[in-house]
Amino acid sequence: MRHEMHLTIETVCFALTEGRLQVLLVKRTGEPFSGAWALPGGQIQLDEPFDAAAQRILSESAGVWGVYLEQLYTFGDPGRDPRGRSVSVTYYALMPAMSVGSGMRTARPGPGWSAAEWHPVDQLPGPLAFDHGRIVSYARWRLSQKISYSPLAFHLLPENFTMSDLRGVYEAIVGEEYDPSNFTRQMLARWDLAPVPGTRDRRSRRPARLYRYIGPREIPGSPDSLDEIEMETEPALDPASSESETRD
Amino acid sequence: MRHEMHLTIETVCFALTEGRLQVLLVKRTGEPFSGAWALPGGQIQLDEPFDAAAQRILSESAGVWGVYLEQLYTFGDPGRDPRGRSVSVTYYALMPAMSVGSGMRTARPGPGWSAAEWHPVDQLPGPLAFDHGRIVSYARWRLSQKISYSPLAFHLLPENFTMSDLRGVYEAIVGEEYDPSNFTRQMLARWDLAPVPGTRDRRSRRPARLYRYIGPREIPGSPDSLDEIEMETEPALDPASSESETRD
DNA sequence: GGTAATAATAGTCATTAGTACCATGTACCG
DNA sequence: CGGTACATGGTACTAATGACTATTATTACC
Repeated sequence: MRHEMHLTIETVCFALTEGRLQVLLVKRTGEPFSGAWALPGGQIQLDEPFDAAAQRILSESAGVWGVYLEQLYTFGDPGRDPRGRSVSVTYYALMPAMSVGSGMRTARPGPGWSAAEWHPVDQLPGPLAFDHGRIVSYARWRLSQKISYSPLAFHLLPENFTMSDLRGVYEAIVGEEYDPSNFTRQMLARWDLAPVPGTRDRRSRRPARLYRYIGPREIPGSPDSLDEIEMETEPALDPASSESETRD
Repeated sequence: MRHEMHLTIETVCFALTEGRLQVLLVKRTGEPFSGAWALPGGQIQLDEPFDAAAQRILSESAGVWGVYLEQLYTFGDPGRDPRGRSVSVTYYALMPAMSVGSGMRTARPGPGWSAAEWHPVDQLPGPLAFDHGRIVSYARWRLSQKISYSPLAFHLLPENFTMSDLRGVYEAIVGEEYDPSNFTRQMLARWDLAPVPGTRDRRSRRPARLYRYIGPREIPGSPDSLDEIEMETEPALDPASSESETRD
């Protein structure tokens, strides 16, 4: 079986531009789905952890690196790749808004792809290759769920940000509008936010205060950051008696 | 590379007995970790969906079937198996309390295992094989998180149950005690619960009312139950192409 | 400069949700 | 038959939320 099964990594990379959630896509050059947009993806190397592979693939195929990564789901339905059984461990990635258009993290296609571009997630350029549309849908849904109990939003913002910035992230992801005053109150209550002295001139009217998130960067308990939670185990007594004994 | 990578499925199967959360373990007979307890697991067949594989493996290795399944995480760190690169797509399973000890779903070891038993999750019989201890920890943590926003608890109960039963599930999983009165009020507000006429004689004092959960069995949006969420796409213009072979 | 426009921030208040706790009902057990 | 245990009902207090108004600091424009 293992000879015929392909294992790949695909990453849904998100960033916020102009108040809209964007996803990073690359254009395929080979069959099948030649010419279609797809998620940056590729094969895992033999001695490479998943996260490292995802980072590498993202940088090789789209010129983007240094993102925050979290495993999303593993898709393995027979038939999702017309060539044969294919298993994709998928990740989603978040990167700060400013990094997108500004120089070093501009998307550009790597070898094997003819283009790499950011696209608004609610306005994709046609159906994606394979089941990648479904993967994007699910990533987006997960994002919208998880942002309420995990400090994901701060990975989409630069180190210092205003409450408007933060509100923009929530509004883009959740798709609802929030009252600025109530929103600020809730954020200050929920997260560890430290005020930063200066103000960033957003050429708006009244200058907005700057904040910095100083809490944990991810929710404790995730397997990426699992510190082998304390677990009481009995000393392994009796490795001998090995009969089928049903407990309870 | 694909020749050297193993892909397996492991399942953390939970059930509640005597108010404690139990996990289903099997005892290994082969190296490595011969004689150690491990999660029921095995290889995926070439044309088999993950869920089907998990159900099959659970029934083959531990004699248990018909459980509720949800994908947990995919573990693929190099070094997690001393024999070489191994990737495990893990699931967690939930089954009603009554099924455990009662006949048809008694745990019993399949070929290749010397034992199959339920063990209290906070009192495991020594360190588990491979990184399975870590997997159990994570499954348990996920369960404790997800029970608050997903109707997981009802998969651990028979069709009809009392509020005490339900409260027992929450207390075993979350590890806190709840005020019976407040708990009932919250459950009735959060979930779709229909009262069932009779009462089950739990030989307690005052007979408790029976309820049945009539809402959706899993949270909508999960990829297992994804109905290809609506997504506006522009028509795919420019299907120009070239060569090269990139997989996904 | 004066003033309108705009968005940030502050504050108010009614409603809702959450928590602690007491009261009563209905069994079982001496 | 009274005591105990647990299910259920209810009440009062507190915290969180949401809708709304007010104030403030800046820019744009005249």
